[in-house]
Amino acid sequence: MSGVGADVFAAVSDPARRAILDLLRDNERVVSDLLRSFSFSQPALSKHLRILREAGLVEQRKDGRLRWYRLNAARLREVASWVGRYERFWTERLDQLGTLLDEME
Amino acid sequence: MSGVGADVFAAVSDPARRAILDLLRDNERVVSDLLRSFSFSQPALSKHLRILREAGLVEQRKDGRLRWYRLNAARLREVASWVGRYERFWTERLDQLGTLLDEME
DNA sequence: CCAATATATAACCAATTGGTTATATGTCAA
DNA sequence: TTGACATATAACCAATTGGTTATATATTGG
Repeated sequence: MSGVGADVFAAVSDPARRAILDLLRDNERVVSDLLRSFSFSQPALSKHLRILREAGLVEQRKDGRLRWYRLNAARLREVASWVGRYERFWTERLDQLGTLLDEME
Repeated sequence: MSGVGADVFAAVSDPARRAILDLLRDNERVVSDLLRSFSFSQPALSKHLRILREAGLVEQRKDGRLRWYRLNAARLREVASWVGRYERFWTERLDQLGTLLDEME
């Protein structure tokens, strides 16, 4: 099952997978490089990468025996847009704080 | 002490729980009212509510035999701020640039 | 060709998840 | 006081999760 699909929210619910995405935020990386950041085994990392791939959050590029992974941030928009509908709850509260501070002067 | 702690990402990874939060976005609601929106049983809903409570995402108010649930959106800032660090990928349209460069190969 | 390297997959396991039904607890109304 | 209602918890179950070790598959260098 490649391409679009599997649940993005489930994919990012695991802290190791969020850490992987964070590592890929600025650079492509090969698996063995990513692995150095974790204490679990190489197969465990491969399983996380597969889940991220199936959620469309990362993409793979083959180069010899290396696999370069890179972020596909587009799929995170689903998360951003869901949580974005709640943003007013803290921005409003900050506005209220601002108003309160104004009134106190 | 409000049991702050339990993983917010895990709590919102379930679509039913996101739907509950969405229902609470504008109004407080009692359990039996929430229940009308779902096809699973009342105990299943109570379990979801407990998980949301333990993640600090909702709060409970007792009123006779009713339990009013209300959103505590503050805990969603953890999600918002994590995903916010990826926002530049679509606001700056770097993803389109990447796609364009790929197509030019 | 062969051994080493990089990564993925298979097979397995314990813990967790999300549902169920049955029951407990607390409150209200008659 | 009793019975219905609102909600939570208990006990149970199958499916999924996240890890493990062992193995498979490609690729490269000597």
